[in-house]
Amino acid sequence: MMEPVLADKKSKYDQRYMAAVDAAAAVFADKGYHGAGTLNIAEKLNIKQGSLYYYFPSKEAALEAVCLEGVKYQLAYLESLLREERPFAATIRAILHHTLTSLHDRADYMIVFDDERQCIPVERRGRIREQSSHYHKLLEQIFRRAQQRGEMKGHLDIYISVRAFTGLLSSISSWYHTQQDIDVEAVAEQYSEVFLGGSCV
Amino acid sequence: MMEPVLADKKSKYDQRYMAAVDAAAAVFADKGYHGAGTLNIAEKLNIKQGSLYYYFPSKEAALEAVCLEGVKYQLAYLESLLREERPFAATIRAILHHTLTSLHDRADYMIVFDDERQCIPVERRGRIREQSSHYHKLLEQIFRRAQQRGEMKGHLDIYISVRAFTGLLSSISSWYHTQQDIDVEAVAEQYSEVFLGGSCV
DNA sequence: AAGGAAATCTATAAACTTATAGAAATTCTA
DNA sequence: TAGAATTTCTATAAGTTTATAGATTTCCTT
Repeated sequence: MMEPVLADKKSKYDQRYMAAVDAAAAVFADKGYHGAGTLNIAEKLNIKQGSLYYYFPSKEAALEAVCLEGVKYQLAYLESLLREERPFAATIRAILHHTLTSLHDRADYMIVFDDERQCIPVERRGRIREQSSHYHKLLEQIFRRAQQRGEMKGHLDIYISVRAFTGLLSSISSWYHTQQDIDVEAVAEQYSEVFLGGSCV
Repeated sequence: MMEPVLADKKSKYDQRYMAAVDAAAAVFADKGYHGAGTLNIAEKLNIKQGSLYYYFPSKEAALEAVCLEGVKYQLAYLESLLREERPFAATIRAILHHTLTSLHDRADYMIVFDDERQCIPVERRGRIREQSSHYHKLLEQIFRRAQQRGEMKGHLDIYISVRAFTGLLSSISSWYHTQQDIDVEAVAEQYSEVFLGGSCV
């Protein structure tokens, strides 16, 4: 079999595999890992339940695939942002904006990563834990640098601040899908303002 | 049968029922609604699986009971706080402090309410939705009053601000059980400072 | 201590779910 | 278009879980 040299490199299998990951993401996001059945995923793909096992060796493997795929994109963005060395406020705004955009474009992956990754048994959580602690470490770097440059209050604990910030991020996701007609720019701006400048007069 | 007049008013049944709700809370918090079985709850109570149905007509009813019990306490506190009419900053600090304390003292209920209430099918979510939208409304009242008094930036959208604040609250819960040796006072103070005064210099 | 009420137990049906094996259909390539 | 590789299907085993019915035990009152 000859690969088309200049066409996109994804094989038919890879494309279909990604469709399977997408379907799993949608179903897990909708019903939760335990609430979802392999039947639901298969139906979304228009194949029979048993056929799904051509793509995943187990339901768990499907969840892991969704989580890994989901975090990859966020991690890549954060890394690019860190390299840019923009001012702290601009960086915070950019992350908020990117998160909101992702919640729109990649809602299923975000939800599954946030809510279902702990369904993977501890002994197989290695790769995902690796990735999410990496995400956390990148945020810590950003905050630490901001403190060194005097852009962020020096006495705030880095770890707690990062947690507070990721709390803001995840709060967006929790109401995003109930409130469809969201103005991404306005919300990102308001969240930025609260986090950067506080709510008090 | 004579009720003891001055003793505590809980009947034997009520006490045991609350023990069942506690057990359900612990198991649901640990494994999630779908991941948990009625067997697990029964084991925690030291009874057989079938006996559990003496207290709950269904697994779903157990979840609903846990959620309702969980939110009741938070709602009562918020209402008392609203009546006190303390300054905005003090109110925010008090809520954060109370939430952190609850996460310690009533961790299971908090976790189940946060993470599992959506497992109740839509047609039976009425009572819980009622309670949590009440919680939200109380926060909105607090914020609106702060704006009217000039204690909070007037141009911030109330709804978005409340969301941002509850985001902070829930971020606390997400790392609380991984980080046992938490200093409640210090964390509450830092979160308050970020929310009230921002992170920028 | 007897009798009734409360609480728990035993046993099981009914349904659902994951995962597997081998057959069948489809698609690709030469 | 024939044969090979890929993809999907059928059928089912094996295990799990919820919920019920009726028996049994424990507890309380008199």
